[in-house]
Amino acid sequence: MTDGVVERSRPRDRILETARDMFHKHGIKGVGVDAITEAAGTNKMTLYRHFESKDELIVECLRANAAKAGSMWDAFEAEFPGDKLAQLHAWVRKAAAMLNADGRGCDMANAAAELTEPDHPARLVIKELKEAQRSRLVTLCRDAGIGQAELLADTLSLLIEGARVSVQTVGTEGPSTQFVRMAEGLIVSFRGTAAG
Amino acid sequence: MTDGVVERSRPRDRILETARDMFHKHGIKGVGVDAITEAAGTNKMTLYRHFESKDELIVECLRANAAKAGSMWDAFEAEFPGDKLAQLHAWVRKAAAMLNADGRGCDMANAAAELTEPDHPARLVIKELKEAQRSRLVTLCRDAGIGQAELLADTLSLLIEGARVSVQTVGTEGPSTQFVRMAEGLIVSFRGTAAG
DNA sequence: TCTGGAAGTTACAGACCGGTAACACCCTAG
DNA sequence: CTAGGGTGTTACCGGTCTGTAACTTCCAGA
Repeated sequence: MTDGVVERSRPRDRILETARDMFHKHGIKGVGVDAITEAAGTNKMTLYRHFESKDELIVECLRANAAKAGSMWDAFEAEFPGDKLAQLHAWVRKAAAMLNADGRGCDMANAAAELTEPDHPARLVIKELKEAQRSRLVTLCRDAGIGQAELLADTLSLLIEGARVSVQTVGTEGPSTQFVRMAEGLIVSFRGTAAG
Repeated sequence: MTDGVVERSRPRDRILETARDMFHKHGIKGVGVDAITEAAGTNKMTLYRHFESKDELIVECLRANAAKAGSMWDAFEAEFPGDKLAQLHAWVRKAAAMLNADGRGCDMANAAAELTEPDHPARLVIKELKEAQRSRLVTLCRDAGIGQAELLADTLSLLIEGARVSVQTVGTEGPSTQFVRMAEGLIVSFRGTAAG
């Protein structure tokens, strides 16, 4: 069983962790609640005592993913305290490293591809979380003293987003291999144009 | 019924066209074969007389999409015969225009997000079609006299790919609004660096 | 007009889906 | 020791899914 994660912890935590893992690997519609609870070493009733529906579980998984991704920023600040430019380069390296982690792209982007109903609860939190990520990157660029911070942040956003979907379609040997080169080149180029 | 396309043509064509439209709008796993045949004004038996399985129908839809996208290149050549640089700029404009067409991203990327089984027949054709698109863009860049044609083509690929998924997650008002500016800037920048 | 193949119709098989009811169990806090 | 809440178990509901069987209808070409 490759979808283990059956350590002894509270059932809710096991369900959440297992669901995150299985949604990531197999997609949301590719995993049933029965499969999740079985892999989590519990049962369907317990799931529905902690989550009112599969949709709510999906939303909680996305939030948990975002929280984990958010802690990345704290790690950058801890590693390069105050040096925003170094943190930006750390972000580039980290993003590139994640590209080769597995063949699956961004969980939020994948969820948005699968959950097409315009009023699906997950769509709202996806938008909200993606916008938070964007504003975080904008702030980092601005604090790094880059003039057109929004434009650089948006460009980097599109690049990494594109790299992740590219990995999912053609694999790790495609255009995504050039991501670091592109990103570093952009940062240099943007630092060249008048700051502040 | 928003998913019409029930003009009088041969059932196979109607099924293919309807399936393309519905897969695009609602995702692959979000549409059953019954719904497709009903919207196509036919029935399930007829579908299975023309396609041996839903998976084969999916593959045919992806191929049809790619063929349609491929005809785009011919249109560029027709509009700007021999002027490869103008064709490249036409590609940028066309790609940007498609961003605002609807909130759904690239069908192939979405399919790759949904069909997670590593040996799913669709995964192979997605990779093959994406690689064909990439080599086409590389050729266009090279023929336009750009030095680092591969790098520019890959960068543009990641940007448009990222823009399409961005539209799907945060909508048309997000980072994707800057796509044309980014792409045009890149082309200018790459033309600056030594050509052939 | 006859005929053969394509298409339509109905019903069904077998599996899976999300979600619920009823009840037995265990373990900890009082 | 006891009470009660969290958990596990089993069975079930109604619905949907892909795919098939058997049969009828229609229509174009000889």
